Amino acid sequence: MMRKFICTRDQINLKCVLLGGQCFRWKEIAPNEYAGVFAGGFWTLIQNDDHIVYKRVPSTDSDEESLFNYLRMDENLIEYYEKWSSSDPTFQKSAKKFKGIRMLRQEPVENILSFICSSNNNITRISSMVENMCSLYGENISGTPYFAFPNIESLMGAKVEEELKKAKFGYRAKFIRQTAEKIVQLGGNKWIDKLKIMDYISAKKELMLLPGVGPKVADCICLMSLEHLEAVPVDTHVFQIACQNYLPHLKKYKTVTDRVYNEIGDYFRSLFKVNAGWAHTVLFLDDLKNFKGYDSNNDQMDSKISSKRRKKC
DNA sequence: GGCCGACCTGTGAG
DNA sequence: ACTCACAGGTCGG
Repeated sequence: MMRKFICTRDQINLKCVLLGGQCFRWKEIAPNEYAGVFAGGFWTLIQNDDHIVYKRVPSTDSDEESLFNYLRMDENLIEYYEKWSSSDPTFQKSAKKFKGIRMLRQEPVENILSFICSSNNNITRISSMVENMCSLYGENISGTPYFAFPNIESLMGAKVEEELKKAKFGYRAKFIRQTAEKIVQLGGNKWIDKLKIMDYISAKKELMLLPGVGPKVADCICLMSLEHLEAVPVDTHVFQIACQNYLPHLKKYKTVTDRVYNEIGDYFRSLFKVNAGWAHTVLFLDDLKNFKGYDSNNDQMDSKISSKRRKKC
């Protein structure tokens, strides 16, 4: 059953939020229409100028609550944008093009395993790997051909590693297996719940006990599924952004060392004061190749990109 | 403690 | 056609 809620594009921009590299399970199935899986259900979302239509299969009484929680609609985005804009002209510029950017409130296990796949990889391939993992080990969502994200227990054992290698996971196959086993060993969901309560630095340190989880992936997890919104993942994009706009003396570094990593994160935290990682996501989008030329005000790529797209079809 | 090369795979640029 | 670099990095030496 389709339902809707009132919401403008400035309040949330589904395209950027769902396809911008936070989560890898959403697809644009038609203009302004998105399909994906979370919380064990298959969801369809349609964005209109003044409302969003949604549907979950199978449907339950708490669908709207579940969706609001996932989209983090409980937080005042406009207020944050004003705060971040007033402390940084560079943000202000990006924010004009990328309105309605929210941090999804994701499920930790999916977040952890998806971002283990993200290392030295591109969004397209990460998405297909995650999709493969779900169809191999996830539970079928009844009434659909889609699969929920697998339980951590189903990803344990040598066989999994072998199968994932066969599914082209490369060196990440071992990390997935080892991390699944490590999470169970550390206490499973109880351990994950503790990570949400403890402070950001401690949670990050704990996460880095997992094979395949370094400082960057740990920050992604802190930011996207553990409510530590001050975590700033510093990847190649953010390093470039920092060199160009904020910390030019870092240009001489070829790679991001631990010290440089922390300097950039600390800089963003002191600049934005609150939810630095959320603010950073707006800057990140502005640097993403897939969103080059994007402007949420007209919701279209520029002519250069569109002509390229036409060629492909 | 910091730096460096290797690492699975796929794709686009040259 | 054929390298080659690079993609939301991490690990071991």
